[in-house]
Amino acid sequence: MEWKLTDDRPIWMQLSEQMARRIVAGQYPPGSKLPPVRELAADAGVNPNTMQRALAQLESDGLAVSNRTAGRAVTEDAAAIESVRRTMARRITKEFLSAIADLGYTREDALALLKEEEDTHG
Amino acid sequence: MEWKLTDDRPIWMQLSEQMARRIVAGQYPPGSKLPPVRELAADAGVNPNTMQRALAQLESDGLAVSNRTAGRAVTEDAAAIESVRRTMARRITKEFLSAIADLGYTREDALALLKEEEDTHG
DNA sequence: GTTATTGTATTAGGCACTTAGTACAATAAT
DNA sequence: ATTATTGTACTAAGTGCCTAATACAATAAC
Repeated sequence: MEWKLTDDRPIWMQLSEQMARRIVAGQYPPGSKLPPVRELAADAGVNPNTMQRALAQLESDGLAVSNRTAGRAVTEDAAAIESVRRTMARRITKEFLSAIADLGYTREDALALLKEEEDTHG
Repeated sequence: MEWKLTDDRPIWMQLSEQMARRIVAGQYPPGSKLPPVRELAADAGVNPNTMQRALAQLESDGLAVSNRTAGRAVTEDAAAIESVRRTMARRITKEFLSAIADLGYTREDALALLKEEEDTHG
């Protein structure tokens, strides 16, 4: 998954969320070392300060730990990662159902929309 | 639907989206008159300038028209409204599927999440 | 032991968003 | 005809985000 950044939300928040997705999706396994701040920043095309803030948030969420000069690593607590993954999935699902309902669609409509989208894009 | 505002995105953008949802959901029927800017602003608890910007966006989207001193009204083009509704629904659905996939879930998982959420919250 | 790397902190500046306050022209309401 | 309403425009100030540039301490790498 490449970096997807929009200008309608703070970049550091988007970076933090996308790093979180990479971690819970297994791209960065539990205990594995994360790339240096400067490298991640260059890869995402943002200022190191911005990536620094994103990673700080990642630590607040319990997904990463900082070892100062030894770099940053994903937490070794696999259960915590899985917990975050489920929480994120539930939140996304809830928001989807809420958004669809706000448009005046029923749950049958929601399922139909899902099927249509899956049929369209493989 | 009450106003749901967060501080991680421009308020005028959220206001515009929520007004759009109300229109496509039928809360403000085609051709009906919209409340004055100042009233909407007071109801949402924001500055009139901010609501003004949101409504200007709504006009750019073709969902509302301004009649100067006669106030603002929803477009009478019901087909245009329905088109926006479908477009919004498709975008929301696509983003849901993409977000779920980013977390490493399959489509069967997605359906299971939906069922679980529906069972939980009515 | 020396050097390079890493996380972190600091300062400064530009920019967009939001609020507050004010004002104006056109027209609906009386 | 007078008044109130409505959309719109403008300026000023405060705030947060982002970038840029720099610096430092600790430690890994050599």
